[in-house]
Amino acid sequence: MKEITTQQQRVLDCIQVYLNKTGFPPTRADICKELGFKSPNSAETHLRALEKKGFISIESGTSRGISIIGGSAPDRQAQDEYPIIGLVAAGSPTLASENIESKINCPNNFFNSNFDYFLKVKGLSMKDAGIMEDDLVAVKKTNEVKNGDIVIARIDDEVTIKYFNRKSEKIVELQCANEDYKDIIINLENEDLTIEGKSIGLLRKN
Amino acid sequence: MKEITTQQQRVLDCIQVYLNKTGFPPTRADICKELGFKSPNSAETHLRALEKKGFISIESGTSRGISIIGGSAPDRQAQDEYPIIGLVAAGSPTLASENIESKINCPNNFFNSNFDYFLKVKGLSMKDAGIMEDDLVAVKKTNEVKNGDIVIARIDDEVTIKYFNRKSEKIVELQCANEDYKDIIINLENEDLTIEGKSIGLLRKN
DNA sequence: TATTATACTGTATATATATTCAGTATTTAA
DNA sequence: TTAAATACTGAATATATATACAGTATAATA
Repeated sequence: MKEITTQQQRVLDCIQVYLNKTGFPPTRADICKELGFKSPNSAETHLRALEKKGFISIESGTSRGISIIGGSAPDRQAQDEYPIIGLVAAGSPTLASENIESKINCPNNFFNSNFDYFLKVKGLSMKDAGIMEDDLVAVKKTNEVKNGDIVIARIDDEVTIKYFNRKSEKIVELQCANEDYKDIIINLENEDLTIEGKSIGLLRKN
Repeated sequence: MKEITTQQQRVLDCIQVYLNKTGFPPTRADICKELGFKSPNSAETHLRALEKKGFISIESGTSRGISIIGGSAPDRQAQDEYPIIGLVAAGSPTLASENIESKINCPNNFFNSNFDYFLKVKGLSMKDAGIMEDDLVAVKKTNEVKNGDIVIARIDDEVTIKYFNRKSEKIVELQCANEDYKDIIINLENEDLTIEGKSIGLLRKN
C-alpha cells in the first residue's frame, strides 16, 4: 500500500462516513458535495488514485460501485510490540535494550504508515505542533524526508525532534514549533547531521 | 416489525449476500438475476413490501439506495474496536451509527484507563494543551471529573472539549488552551451543562 | 528542462437504474 | 364475495451516474 495524500485521505474518510451514514457508497457528486468540489471529475481522479494505490476498488460501469479494501473485514488486527525509547539529550535513539523504556502493544496498521518505535518526547520545543512533554511520537526509520516533515534528527550525539527544512544544498534548518526555542541551522560541510526517522503519528496518555 | 414472506426473506438475504460480496447494495436487476426473476418490477415490489414492513429503507431516486434496518446490523462492539466520532458543533456525541465516522482497532488497555470512543477534534481551542485539529481524543464516558481535567462538555446541543474548572457551587468555567479563544463561564442555575466524558489520552495520525 | 503526479473547474454524454404503467394469477382477510 | 396482498411478466421512460474530454495550475521528480 503506497503513500496517501491529504486530499486522498479526505476522500477515503468521506466514503467511510457516507457508508456509515447511509449504508451504501457515495456517487462522485456526493463526494463533491461533501468535500466542496465543483466538478465530478475531482472526485473521479481521486478515486482513480485511491484505486491505483490499493485503498479502494471500483466496479466499472456500476453506480456507487466503490468498496473500501480491508474495510469490511472484521478480522482481528495483527498486533505487534513496539518499543518506547526515551529521547535522551545525548546518544542515538537505538533500539538497544538499555534505551528501551518499555514496550507497548499496538496494531501494526494503527497509523497511516508503518513505523518502528515510539519516541518519548522531552522538552517543549515542538509545543505549537501539538507535541508535548512525555508524548509518544511514532517514528518511522527513514532518511527520506521532505520539507515540513517532523523529523528525528541527530547532530553528533544530540538527538532532537524538529521540523525539517532544507534551505539549500548545504544548509538544513531544524525548526522549532515554539518561539521560546531557537531554530538550529546546520551547515552540512562542517557539521554532521543524521536523520534517524520521521514522525508519522503521536500517542498521549493522560 | 411485521411478518415476512418466504420470497421477501429470499430478497432480504440476497441483499445481505450482495452487500457482503461487493460492499454495496444490489440494483433491481441484480436481484432479478440472482433470484431468477425476469422483470425488474418483481424486485421492486418485493423491495416496497420489505420497506413497508420495516426491514429495509429505500432512498428514493437513488441508485442502489437500499439499506438494511436493524436486526441484521447490530453494532457489536468488538473487544478492541473503538468508534471514531466526529466532534459536531451541535448534537450529542452519541454512539449512534450516523455519528461514527469509522472504527479503529486498539488494545483496550492501550491507555492508562479504559475508554469508550475516540472523538475527532475540530478547531484549535485546546491548542496549548497539545490538542490539534483532527486529533483523536480517547474519551471515557463519565461525569466524575475534577478541576484541570480535559472534559467533553455539552451545553444544550453544543459539544466542546475544554479544561474543567469548578469555580463555586453554581459556577463552572470551561477553559480554553488558546488565548485566541474565550473561556466559557456557566451558571448552573440558568444554563444546562452535561459532562459527556473526559479525555484520557490522544492519538494523532500525520 | 521536460515529465509525471496532484488537484482542480466545466461540459457533455452514453448508459445504468429507479420507477411507473399495463397486465395475469393465486392466496388471504373482511 | 369482494377487496387486498402476494407474486410475477413485459415494456417504457425519466433521470441518476459514471466517465470521457478539454482545460488550468502547482509541486515534485528525473
